[in-house]
Amino acid sequence: MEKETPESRKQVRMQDVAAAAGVSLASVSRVLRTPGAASPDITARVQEAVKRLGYAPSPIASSMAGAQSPIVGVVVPTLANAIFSQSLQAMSSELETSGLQLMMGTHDYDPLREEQAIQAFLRWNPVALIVTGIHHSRDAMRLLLGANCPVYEMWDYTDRPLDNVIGFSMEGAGRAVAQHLIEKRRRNLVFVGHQLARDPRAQVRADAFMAVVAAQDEVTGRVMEVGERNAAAGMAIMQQILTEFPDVDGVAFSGDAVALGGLTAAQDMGRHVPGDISVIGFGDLDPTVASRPPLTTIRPPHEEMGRLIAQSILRRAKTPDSAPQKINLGFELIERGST
Amino acid sequence: MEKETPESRKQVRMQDVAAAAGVSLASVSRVLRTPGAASPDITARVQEAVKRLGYAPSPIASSMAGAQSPIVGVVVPTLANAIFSQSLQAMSSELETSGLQLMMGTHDYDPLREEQAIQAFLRWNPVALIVTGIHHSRDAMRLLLGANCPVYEMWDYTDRPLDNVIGFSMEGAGRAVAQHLIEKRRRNLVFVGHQLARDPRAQVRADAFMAVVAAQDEVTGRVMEVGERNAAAGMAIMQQILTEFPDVDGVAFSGDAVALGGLTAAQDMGRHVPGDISVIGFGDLDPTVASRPPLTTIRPPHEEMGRLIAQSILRRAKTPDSAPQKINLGFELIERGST
DNA sequence: GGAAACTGTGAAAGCGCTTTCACAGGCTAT
DNA sequence: ATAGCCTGTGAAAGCGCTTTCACAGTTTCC
Repeated sequence: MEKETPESRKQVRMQDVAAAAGVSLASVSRVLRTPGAASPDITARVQEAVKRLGYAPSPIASSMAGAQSPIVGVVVPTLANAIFSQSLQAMSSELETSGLQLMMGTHDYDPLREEQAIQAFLRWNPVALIVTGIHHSRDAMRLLLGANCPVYEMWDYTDRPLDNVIGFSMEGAGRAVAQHLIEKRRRNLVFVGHQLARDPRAQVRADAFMAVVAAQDEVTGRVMEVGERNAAAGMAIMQQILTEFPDVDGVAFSGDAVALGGLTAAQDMGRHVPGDISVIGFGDLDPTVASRPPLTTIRPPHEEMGRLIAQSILRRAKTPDSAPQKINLGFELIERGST
Repeated sequence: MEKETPESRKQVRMQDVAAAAGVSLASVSRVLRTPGAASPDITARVQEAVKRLGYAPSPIASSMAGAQSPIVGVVVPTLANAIFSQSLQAMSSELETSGLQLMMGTHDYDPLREEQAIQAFLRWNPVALIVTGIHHSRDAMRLLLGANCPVYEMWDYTDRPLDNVIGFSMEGAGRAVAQHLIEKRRRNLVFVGHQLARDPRAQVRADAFMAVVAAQDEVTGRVMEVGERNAAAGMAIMQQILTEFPDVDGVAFSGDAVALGGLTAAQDMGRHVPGDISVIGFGDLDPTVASRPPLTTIRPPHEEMGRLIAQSILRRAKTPDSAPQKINLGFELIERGST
């Protein structure tokens, strides 16, 4: 009723709440961020004033005065690849009601850009920083180790993480793919990667794949690369494979998008899948169930990673002293028909 | 060489730079943010000190003291749908070097959550706020109109935007799809949407589709819904359609993921595509080229929207007085073979 | 030659919070 | 009954910047 400044200030400040409730600034702050620290009387008066004035604290001012900002930084290689956006989506919905904001950066597999993104995020004093994978430039490592917030490495798993790690074994995935093809009596294998030199995760899978192949008598394997991560590139590389190496009978792709193209191209060229040739993907993108035959693929725990990281962050926000987590979520090889 | 505090302070402050350069705080600030405002001598000294100390200003403190934060808020319905992540990816790479950070929020087509996301973003005083579509709750509208930063409505186009709008006509897209099927001599059409009640953009396309159908003699049309936006749902609905309405000869989907499922299911049920039935999608997701037949679809200007918005934001950051933009990017109907 | 008009610079006042610190007032323990 | 303790509260000092304002030191103009 008794408003002092009709329209002069657009933004309600904590000061206004304090005045309205007849208490000090400090008390308002206490009521808002340390439940139980103020007496019931003051708590009630402040809460009433907050509601009446529609007050919401400025996250910027909190960040300035406090030690951290209500921000979670996330660095992913790209959003063009659906596997990362699925993790992000899960994280985003999980963080929804927490008051934390997702700050997002992409680097397109460029270590320098990754480092810059990390550096930029750290300046914001985020509550947590999430990076993709366990391979980073030396400087990026240094930044991450010096960060004064929990760091999460996502997607890969390792026993010796920087801090927290939630993911699965890329080596295991590469091996599983090779073993699966060998079990299916495939003898001439190809691993198709996309920019392996830039994507360390795919490189690890390729290496593991080739290691399994090398350990098998009478099985040959080679690694090939595509320039783009899309179906058209998959079609092109499959044509090349079947032309140059007609007796290839098993192809593993480092991504489902490319694999779907490869699957189609093989059939276009008259090969029967899986009779003549097996095709296996990675990622379990949605359309894999709609191809004919449906695509056998590796299913990473997309959403689960995002969800668990978000939950872990929220937990650590309350209990800052808890130990770092190492979670190996594993993966699933989903046999659908293309092998 | 002559460092005063060996390890006492971890973060270099502007104060430190000022001291090192032998100038005042104000001068450092001027050199950094108003090129040309300081004398060449001071500018050189400050720049040298900045480089030597490895100083980078705290975005939080800048935000606190200045009028705006180096943040761009983006609200999209979901990242699970690749069409949005593609726009985001384009935005992200475009903003890469600008020093602006992307803050991202999702609402899963829930107007209340959209409103909350907008409200949360506005508290950060962002440089710009990007929302998806032109349909918002009353309160969300009020928030957007009261925002003291440029607001961008993305994806849809309208002549009377809140502020800026960059997108294409959903009505046009819905009409184009219907007209295309009619040109292909299809007579019994179905429009398949996903949660039309929650997704106003899809609803507009559905309505436009039905309007065209209604204006045509001897053409029937109906709208059906799927619960999930994935290939499995597409397969299920196509089975239902062909069972309940065996003479349907044209199906338009409100998303490619669902359409790819529908395409496959139709063929699984013995229908020839496009001989017996035409299938058309929306979104031009990557795997559309790999289906057999490849999927005819509507291609929205994904990346272009993201890129143009980012560029517009950067431009307006320099020229704050420039007029709001209204850009209708149009769409493309890509005929591939499934119609 | 003196007044008026610029220029570039530094001191200082915030921005809206959090947190420390000192201090009343009501306790418990002797 | 008095000394010593808690407990809850408010005053005040920042957090690291931006920006205003006043002030020298120059230049320009009559």
